[in-house]
Amino acid sequence: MKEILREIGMIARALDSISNIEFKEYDLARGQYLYLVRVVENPGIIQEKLAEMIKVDRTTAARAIKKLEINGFIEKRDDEYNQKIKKLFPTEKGEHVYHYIRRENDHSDKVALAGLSEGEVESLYNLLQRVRKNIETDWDFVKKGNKRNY
Amino acid sequence: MKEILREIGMIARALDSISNIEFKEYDLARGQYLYLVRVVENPGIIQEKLAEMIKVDRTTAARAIKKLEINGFIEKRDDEYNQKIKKLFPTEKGEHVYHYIRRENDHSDKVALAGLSEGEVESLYNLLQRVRKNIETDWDFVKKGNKRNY
DNA sequence: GGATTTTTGTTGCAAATGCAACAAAAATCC
DNA sequence: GGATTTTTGTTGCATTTGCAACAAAAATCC
Repeated sequence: MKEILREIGMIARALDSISNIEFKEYDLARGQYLYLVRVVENPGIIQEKLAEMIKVDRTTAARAIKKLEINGFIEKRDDEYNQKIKKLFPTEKGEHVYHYIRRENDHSDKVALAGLSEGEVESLYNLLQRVRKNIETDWDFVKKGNKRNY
Repeated sequence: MKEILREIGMIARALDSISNIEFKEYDLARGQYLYLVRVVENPGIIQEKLAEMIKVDRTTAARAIKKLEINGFIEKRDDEYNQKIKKLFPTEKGEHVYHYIRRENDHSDKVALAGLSEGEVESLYNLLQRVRKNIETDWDFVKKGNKRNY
């Protein structure tokens, strides 16, 4: 029994913790950088999809996004055809901060992957994507109120 | 720029989310399974080390542990020589629930690693350990109030 | 061996998180 | 085309989370 999932948890918490501390400088509350980067990279995305993408509860996403809007990092726009959805776009301020987030993330990337060859990085990315796809099926299933059998 | 760290974040949040939902059945609050498994596997550990191991804030660990104690999953014992520390041990109830947690974790492991060969699993574990060691240095550094330069 | 620093633990806040429950628009069914 | 289900969004509430600030024991320094 390899403790692969435990390693993933440790890495994720450590990185998230570092980012949250470092982004206070830009007045981003805990977790908000996750949403902002995705809105910048996927302009027009709706919050429901954002929550799925990040793997976070819908209501948590809703509130994080509301706060990002209040603080002027993103804006919500009505869709022309669909009255129900609200499309999300970064403001100039959001775009600006995005670059600092990327810079930080790139640095963490370098630190995290230090000592790995290009081939190893490639291989790690490939493996992780497969793991992620595997697990997101269960996440959807469980989040919708279903019960896994094991 | 491979989005390796993003994949790790998604996987970790998805898994954590699933576990938290599934462990409500055993009256474990959000996050508590993390502490309990480590106390069972490292009896006598102190909360400071536990926080480092899990990569979580010291005060968060303190409260999670307090709650685990109140709910009878673990107990704190004074050390014979060191008056400052409190060693943590599982109760019978804690040991009991531990097996259910392991069962769930093993299942998630299987799901997550489906389609990966033994060699790939081995390789993934090896790579992740290296990444984790790389990043925990920075985590310690930043958590102690230091500022990274990049 | 006394002063200083580090380790370990705690509590007070403020905030994020997520479940339950609701509402309304859109999509699907027959 | 009307009924039913799914999608998308929101709010109330209880809980976890983490930073700041403190306290006391232990370890280190000179």
